[in-house]
Parts: sequence; structure tokens; C-alpha cells
Amino acid sequence: MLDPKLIRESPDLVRAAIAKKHLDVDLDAVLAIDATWRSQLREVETLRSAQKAANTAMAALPKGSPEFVAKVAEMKAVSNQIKERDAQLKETEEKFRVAMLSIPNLPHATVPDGRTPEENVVFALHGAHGEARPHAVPHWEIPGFERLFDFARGAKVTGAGFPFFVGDGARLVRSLLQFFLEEDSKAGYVEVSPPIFVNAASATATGQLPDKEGQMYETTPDRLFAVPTAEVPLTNFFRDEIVDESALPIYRCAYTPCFRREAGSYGKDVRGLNRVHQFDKVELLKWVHPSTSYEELDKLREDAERLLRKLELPYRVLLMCGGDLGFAQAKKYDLEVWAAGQKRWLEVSSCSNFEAFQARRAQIRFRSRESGKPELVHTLNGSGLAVPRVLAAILENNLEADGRVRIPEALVPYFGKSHLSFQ
RNA sequence: GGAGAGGUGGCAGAGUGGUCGAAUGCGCGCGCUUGGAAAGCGCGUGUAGCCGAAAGGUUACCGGGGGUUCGAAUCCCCCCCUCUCCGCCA
Repeated sequence: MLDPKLIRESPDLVRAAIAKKHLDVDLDAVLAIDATWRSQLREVETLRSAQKAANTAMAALPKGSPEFVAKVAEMKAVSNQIKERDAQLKETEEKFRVAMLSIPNLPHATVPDGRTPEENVVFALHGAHGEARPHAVPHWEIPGFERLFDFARGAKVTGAGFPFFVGDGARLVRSLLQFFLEEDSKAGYVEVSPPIFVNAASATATGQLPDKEGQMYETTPDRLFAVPTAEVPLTNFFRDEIVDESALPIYRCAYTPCFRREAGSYGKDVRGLNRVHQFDKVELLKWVHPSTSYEELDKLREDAERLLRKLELPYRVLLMCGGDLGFAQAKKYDLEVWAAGQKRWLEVSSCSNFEAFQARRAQIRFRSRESGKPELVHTLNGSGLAVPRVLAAILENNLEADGRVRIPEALVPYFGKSHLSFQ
């Protein structure tokens, strides 16, 4: 959510932001609701003020006296009027709140123009993704794949997109998680193991509700939501709190399984491990002072990149253009790993600066030493990293002539052996 | 799951229908005092919205929501959370 004051005082700035994101929002309608709200608010406050004055006067009067009785009659009318006007005010307020939620975050000045994913800027390129790999095939075509990654039984037991990981498959998942968490800890992120169900208030604060309700698994009868990413419980950790300025920046990382219904996303990219309903991911979260958030975004991206480099995986970094940026992000980098068998890039991390957009919605503040007042923090997050696609890339890039998969050097201490076998 | 107790400002804790945004204590800040400190004394010390150039004014907030009333921290209803006891259980 944006600061309502910004919309009032600099509507052109907001209009430009909406245009850069290629979204369609009727800002004038929002401003009109805002004007109505403010005039209704003044009306109600004037009435309330009169009521309070009368209350004070009445307190000094003898209970049954004629003056008292007269006041009661007089104030009864005022009371009714307040109820009526207050109901209107509440209605306008709700309209305004909903309208405000339709306004996206402002893109940062360094975000490139553009409408489609094709217009994202290739910010960096690492590793030999063009290299010929004679054995490379899409990972689901590797002989023996379904022994280690059993989609058929997963579909029987749960549903499509809930695979079993068996033997070396499960071992590789575990090693990757362990590797990610160790590396992230070394980089200064404090490890957290959060709840993997959240309540509606938390899902609302991070923006899953109300818009993306259909993308989450919801429990009955408690109405808890299975987390689509650890970002949700982690960001909500400090919801409605004022943290010490001296505590900033706060770095946290968390492993959780992530649950996504992926309603409506069918196509060629859903095969194998490319897109599943449940997957493991380590998420990186930062709460920082507003003056440092872009510096922190660069460091966050580098932290995620380092993981891919240590795994010897070719990857590229995309700087997202305005049109592909996302509603809440001010700036975003995507990390995509090269999958040699599919001959395509797979997104494994998305590193974003939300500035105060999430913090305002979640009311996460720090007390500024300078002003003595609470101010909103800036929040950032990114994956470090998502397991199944990294795993898919390792399978495809490291497949050898004998049908085994070479385990990257950095992962061997966690995996316990140099090769993964499909036998 | 059952029974009971409770949720008030940074903390502790008073307040059971009116002048209460809320006593008092602790903490914190400033000043006096002191060689310096402690103690003591004095003053101050929440968050948010709206109006205002500012000074300031005004409204809301006593776990959350609704209700009764001219008027609610206080009475009623629903929900959430914490604690104690019982039951069940990894």
C-alpha cells in the first residue's frame, strides 16, 4: 500500500508509476473517494466534539433536573445523527481502503521501461550455458528418473504435482537445503523455522489475500492457509511492531515447504520438476533502514548468486522491466538457471525491494533516532534458493555418459558421495 | 475437548456508567542540586487520522468485532489470546 498522502499531494508521480508498470488504475476515482472521506470525517468529528462538550456539561448537572432531561432529549438527536453519518463514513473508508489496495508500488528510477518479459534487461550472465552437452536431455527423460522422482505415486496418494522423492532423489533435496541454509547462515542470515500455516491477517498483510486467495491451500474449519512461500510467516514476524533502529538491518532465512495451487497455469513449462504444487525453498528476508535498501538489494542478489556459482550452474540475472515487475515491488532481479536438457532458463530466485509498501500494510516500523518518531522499515526478500528447479538443472547439466549425475563439488560434503545414481 | 481466572500506556498496576487518554509506581528525557555520581526535587514522556504555513486545534484508540445508552475502559453478546486445573496426545 502506498502512503495516502503521496496520492493526494503528488498524483502525477503515482500516475507515472502506474504507467510504467502498464497497469490500469483509475486514480481520479480514488482521489474523489478520498475527498468525500475527508469531508465526511470532518462532519462526524464536529458532531462528536459537540457530544463530548454536552457530556461534560451533563456530568455537572443533577441527574433528574429539568436541564438534564432537556439535554438528554437534545443529545439523543445528535447521537442518532452521529450514528447515521458515521455509518456513511465507514462505508467510504472501506471503499477508500479497497481503492488504495489497487494502486501498485512505485517502480524505482533504475527500473527499465518495458511491457513484456522480453523487455527485461539481462543484467549479468555467468557460466557456459551455450556449451554442447551431448548427453543432455530434459530431466524427466533421464532413464530411471521416475524411480527417484515418483510423480505417478504422488498423483495417486495426493494429486498431480505432488511427487515423492526417493533414495538419492530425497538425499539430493536434503543436501541442497542443508547447503543453502549453511551458506545463508554464513552470509549473516539468522535461521528461522516458521509455522507453515498462517492466519488470514498474515496472508492479508503480505498481499496473498484478498487477490490471490485461489492460489493457496486453505484448511477447514480453522481457515488457516498453507504458506506459498516462507516470505509470508517471516515478514509477519514483526507485524504491528516497532523495532529498535539499532537492530537494523535484520537478516533472516527460513526453509519451508511451499504450497501453491497454481490454478490456471498449464503449459509446456509444467513438466517434471519445473512446476509442482509442493516444493522446498529457503527464503531470505531483510528488514532495513530506508536509506540503505538499494545497497541491501544488491547484497541480497549477490548472496543468492553465490549459491548458484558454488553449485557451478550457469545462470543469468534479469533486471525486471516496469511491465514485468510485479504489483508490490519497487525493483526486482530474477535469477534464472540454465537447464541444458530443456535448453531453457528456469527461475530459481526473485530478489525484490518492496521499500515501505509491505511494511505499511503490515505496520512494521522502527523508532528513528533522528526524529524520535516511528518510521516504516523497508523490506526485501529473495529465494536462496528454490530446490526443485536447481535440482532439475543439476540433473540436466551434470548428466554423464554412464547415466549418473555428477554432484557439484560444494555439495559433496552434504550429499556424501560424488555421483547420484538412478539405479 | 471440559472447568475456572484474566487481557488497561515501555513495564507494573488502579479504575465497575459521566469532568478518564486514563491515578500511582518504575523506567525514560530535560533541568535544579553535586567536585562527580547516587539520592532528592521540578517539569516532561503513547499511536494514528483529519484541519492548519506554523503555533496549535480536533477525533479515535483500555485484546478484536458488534450491541445497550444522551454518555462505555466500566454493562450485554460473539471471537481471539494468555494462565491454572482436568482429560487426551507426538
